[in-house]
Amino acid sequence: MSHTLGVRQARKQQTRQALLDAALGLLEHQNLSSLGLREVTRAVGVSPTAFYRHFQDLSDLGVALVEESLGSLHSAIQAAMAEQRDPDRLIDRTVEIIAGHVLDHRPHIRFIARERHGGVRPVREAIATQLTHFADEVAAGLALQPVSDGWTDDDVRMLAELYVDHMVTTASQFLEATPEDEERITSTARRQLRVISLGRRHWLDS
Amino acid sequence: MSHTLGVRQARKQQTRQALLDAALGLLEHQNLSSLGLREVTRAVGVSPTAFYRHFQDLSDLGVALVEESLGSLHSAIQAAMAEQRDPDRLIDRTVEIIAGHVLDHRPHIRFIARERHGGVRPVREAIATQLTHFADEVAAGLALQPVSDGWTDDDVRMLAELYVDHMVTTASQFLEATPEDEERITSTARRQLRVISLGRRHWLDS
DNA sequence: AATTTCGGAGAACAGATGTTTACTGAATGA
DNA sequence: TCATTCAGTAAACATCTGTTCTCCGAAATT
Repeated sequence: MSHTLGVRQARKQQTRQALLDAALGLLEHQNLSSLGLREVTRAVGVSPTAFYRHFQDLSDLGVALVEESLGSLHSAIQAAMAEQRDPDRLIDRTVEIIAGHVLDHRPHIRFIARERHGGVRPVREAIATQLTHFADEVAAGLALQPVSDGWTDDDVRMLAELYVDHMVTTASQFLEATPEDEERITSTARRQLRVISLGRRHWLDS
Repeated sequence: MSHTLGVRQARKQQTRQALLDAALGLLEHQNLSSLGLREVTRAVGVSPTAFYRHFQDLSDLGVALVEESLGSLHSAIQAAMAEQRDPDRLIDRTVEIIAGHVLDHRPHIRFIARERHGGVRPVREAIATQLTHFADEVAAGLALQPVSDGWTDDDVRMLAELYVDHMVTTASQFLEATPEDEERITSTARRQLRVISLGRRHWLDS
């Protein structure tokens, strides 16, 4: 069955996670490129040298945070696309999922938005990779719907990217919104998705 | 006519501009929140204390960079929207303008993309303000077109935001693209705009 | 010609940074 | 039980940071 980790390995993963958590917290008001190694270890209550037992770098830690941040949303969206066939209800469902995910994992999403174009290349690249996979999956989901009959693969891909970019943009807007803004953002995002959906339906009219 | 500045004021604005230029250069591989004051003055060849004659803060300098970065694009887009009536040609024209602007002012655009969700609040807010003005102007431009007859102000605004977000996303993609990617990005952006344009035409069908 | 204004320099401040080196002590595995 | 592995420690390293204070000299003003 599940292999019980040795006491040592368990302790190690524990402080590794503590480092990740502390870093994520500190990154709420800061960029990764200005985050200090000592700052992180101090927040955990561990010596600066202990850091090197888990990560080479702060950018190494950043890459780990990318995985942690986008893994769950990844599967959530994919599940929604599989279960919900009707394209119109799918729109509402997608916006709901994004809104919910931002509320539940606000620091993670903020980290992604902040470092997507940030100053640390390896982290930027890790995020780009994840978003590309996202687009792949959305494209696969879209291709299954009858509305996509007659579309070229390239056009499906183009549409998927439009959806993903819109997701990211919407998530970013939720981040900096006050609670009373949220309703307006939700409404706008839904109508924007409807515009795209309409354009999709008439794509082959020409 | 134009008031010739005194020698002193001229020299002052000169080193002020040198500070802005140096900072912009350093921000190519870094975030504003990790940029050092001394680092900037060193690059200009001026003493650290001189900095305070021009800016209170590095975030103060950042806000100045926002104005410098978005001012010109601002007017360029507005001119394009005024001169070009045909919505379809307008799409191509818009993509051209963005692509050209990214090529001509790459460091400025990179700065905007990097600090839009960055760790320095005043800079984030300055960028948000500028983008809101952008959306205002695009909305005004869209409202003038016959396609917008029967639209509510709110829906026009919603559409304008969709266009602006798409502009920003496209610009960001150009930033990290290799030269051979550019063609693909241009093609995708154009088709995405066409999807939106189609959805716009059928918005009132329901 | 005499006085004021003011952009910039220089030195010094306390404090912070990443990284190295050598060491400890408990969990591991023979 | 004994030897080994290895997560975490402690101290010291050279170097960098933002900011204050005092001063200088040329431009501006009178």
